[in-house]
Amino acid sequence: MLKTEKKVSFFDSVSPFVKVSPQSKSALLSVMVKEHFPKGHVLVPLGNICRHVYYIEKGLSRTFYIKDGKEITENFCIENTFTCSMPASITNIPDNRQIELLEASIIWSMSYTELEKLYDDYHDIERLGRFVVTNELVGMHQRLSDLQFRSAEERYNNLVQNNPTLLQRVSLGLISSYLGITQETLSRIRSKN
Amino acid sequence: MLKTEKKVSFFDSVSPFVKVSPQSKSALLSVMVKEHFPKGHVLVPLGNICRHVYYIEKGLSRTFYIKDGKEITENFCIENTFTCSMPASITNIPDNRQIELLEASIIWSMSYTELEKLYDDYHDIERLGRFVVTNELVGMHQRLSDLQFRSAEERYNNLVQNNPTLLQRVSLGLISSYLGITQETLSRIRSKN
DNA sequence: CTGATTTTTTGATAAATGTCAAAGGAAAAG
DNA sequence: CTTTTCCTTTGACATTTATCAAAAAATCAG
Repeated sequence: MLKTEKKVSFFDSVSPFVKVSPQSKSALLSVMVKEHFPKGHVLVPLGNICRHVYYIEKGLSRTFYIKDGKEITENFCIENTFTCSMPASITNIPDNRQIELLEASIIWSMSYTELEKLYDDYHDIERLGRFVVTNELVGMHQRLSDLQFRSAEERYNNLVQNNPTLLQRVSLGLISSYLGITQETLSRIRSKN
Repeated sequence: MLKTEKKVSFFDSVSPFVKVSPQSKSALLSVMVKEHFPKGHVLVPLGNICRHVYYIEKGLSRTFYIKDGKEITENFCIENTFTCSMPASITNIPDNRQIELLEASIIWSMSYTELEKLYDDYHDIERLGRFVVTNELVGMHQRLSDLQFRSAEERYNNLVQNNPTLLQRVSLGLISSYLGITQETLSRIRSKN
């Protein structure tokens, strides 16, 4: 694959916050593998330990697990974000999280092991890693406080406000699970407005 | 203050995971200020932008905010962990999180600005930062999945299982808020057992 | 276009949790 | 020791949300 094909929008989106040197950039790109996947493709199937980090250039993924026979959607990841099973990647302990693509997607994968080598060798890549994880953490704080003491209706209205696009791309069954409510409850909330 | 007084248990607890050079260690210690505070002391009062990171050598803190006139306890932090308002620290945008001490505590504070300077100068300190944030994120994942689809009773039993000490140190009103339920509901859950 | 499949809505009812008020208990202060 | 304050429990009732079943609507495959 030609170097010139390896343009990743990611560097543009973080460049205001993290300076990544040309050498680091090309080191990163050398461990990133770009692939096209169809809708429904499972990046991390059940039973696998997630040992890669995925950058979504185009498309949409969801992370989910099964509880009491039902699929619980933990998270959606869209263009220009990373996804992986964080607990599995860093602890190397299998969890039951699966990651599947909800749309035809362009995904850059990198092995977590190789990424860790880059962390050793390039300070600015480590910074990038810290930056990504820190941002993720701030997002989780928001999410947590939503679930802790907001009603289902407030959570739904928040989503409509902050992430209207997602509603157009994802079926309501998955959205309801993400919000921590049943599909029926979501339907009733929507019909109130 | 003598260097020899600046022993921090933290380095011991992370040393299996992150190697920190003697130089980095002393650079870190040079920006850390150790203080004793009484029970009830407010590290981050309402209206302040949290611009410090606090390491708890001894004691216990809680992070809380006010919603609809009620205090919501977002988090507890115990010995050998860090606390700060992550959203405020990294975005520099005021949030309404306060941090108070629930016990007489020994706290090491460091200014976030100075920490960022150390991140620039010492790769291994940046690694340490990434490590701390990543662990925090994994904990948040657990917490989130608890709130997303577990009943109040399951959440309480989880806490008893995973963090029995906390129950002995913190009043039930704060615990219930942390679990996302009312004090009355918690009381009833407890009386069932 | 048409039948099959999936998604969404609606209804009836049950379970979980919240709210308000008050009573008991425990801990702190004098 | 006694009083005051704070913490916890209990009761009655309201509200939110889940569950189960079925109908309606939308999407997909041929």
